[in-house]
Amino acid sequence: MSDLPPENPKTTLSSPSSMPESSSSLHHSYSRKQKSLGLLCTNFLALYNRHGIETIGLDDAASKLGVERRRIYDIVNVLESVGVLIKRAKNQYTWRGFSAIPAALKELQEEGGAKDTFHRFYTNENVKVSDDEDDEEESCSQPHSSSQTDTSKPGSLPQSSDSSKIDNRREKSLGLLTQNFIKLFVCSQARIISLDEAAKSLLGDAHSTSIMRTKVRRLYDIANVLSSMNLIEKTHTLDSRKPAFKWLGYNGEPTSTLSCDLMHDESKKRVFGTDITNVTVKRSRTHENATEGRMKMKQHAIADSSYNQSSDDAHESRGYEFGPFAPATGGTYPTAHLEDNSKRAFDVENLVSDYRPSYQNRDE
DNA sequence: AAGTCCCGCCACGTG
DNA sequence: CACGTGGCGGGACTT
Repeated sequence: MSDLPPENPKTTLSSPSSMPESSSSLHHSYSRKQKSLGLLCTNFLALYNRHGIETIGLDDAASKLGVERRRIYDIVNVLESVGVLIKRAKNQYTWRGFSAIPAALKELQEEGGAKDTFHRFYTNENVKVSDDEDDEEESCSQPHSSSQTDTSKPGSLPQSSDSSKIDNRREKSLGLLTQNFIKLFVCSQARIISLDEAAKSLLGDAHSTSIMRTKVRRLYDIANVLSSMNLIEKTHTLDSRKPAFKWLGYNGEPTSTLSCDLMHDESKKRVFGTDITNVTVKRSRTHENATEGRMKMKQHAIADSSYNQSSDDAHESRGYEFGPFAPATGGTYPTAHLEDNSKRAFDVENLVSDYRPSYQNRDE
């Protein structure tokens, strides 16, 4: 029994067995990496992080990037958390750019220090940005102090009765979670935090494997996006073997890559438009992918030994992979070198505008 | 086995 | 009610 088709299908809508398996060659492995949120975010940034962009339509993004809208929401929500974007109207966002990050970060830092009432209002961002400049993390009280995210107290009872806030929806939003996650770094000496710790902090004390697991899942999503922006980098705790993330902070816009960047293949980049291979093969258990040749860099072990926060912001791009933002702002699109992918990749202009590759999982 | 995290169902909120 | 949003978590994919 249990003969369920491992692969699912989005196409399942009606005929589970309509897909012609096989196809023999072609379509090798479906690589999960190729569809990661981080990569998608990188592409998203590549597509919109250039002057001239002012408004972003979700549908536009979804189709250009070849993904479902649901995914765009994920990205946009965290991007908005750091000021890169702001929602303007339904289906529409305004691009503010990376330059808006410092202010947003600072604001988060302040809030973190005296967080008592966390009501986020984007009314105006008069962050009183005096020339105070950024002097590392001066002295912020303590890392976390209370968290209100979870309403359920350490008990079995899911909700008491009074807690039922009008909408805790916002409290559990990806955006807020992102801000709180960032506060963890910005408001404490900690520069390396594992997602478990983060989840724990952000959650109050109550744990519940279930709650934790979900929270961590979300954290992964956030971390991926933040990583593609170079705000954080993945590593592992100094002592433990556990993977964790290190705060890099805002070190200039990624666009600084100028025209001659050293990005080589990197074998990443989700194929724009045309792809969405999953529809075709979906994740069939094909093991021989081995797609990834060498995306390993010599960035192994940043050492970091005992964290010296003296030069924490020093590394502003140097040994780290610098290349998520391949698409430089040269003016032309990076369509130039990248036959890495098999298909055309990234033609912003030519992009999918003509046909709609988007996810056609649902339509037949 | 542990760590990641994609995918999309379906609950909400609003028009 | 339809549609835009986006929590949420199963379980597939990676390490």
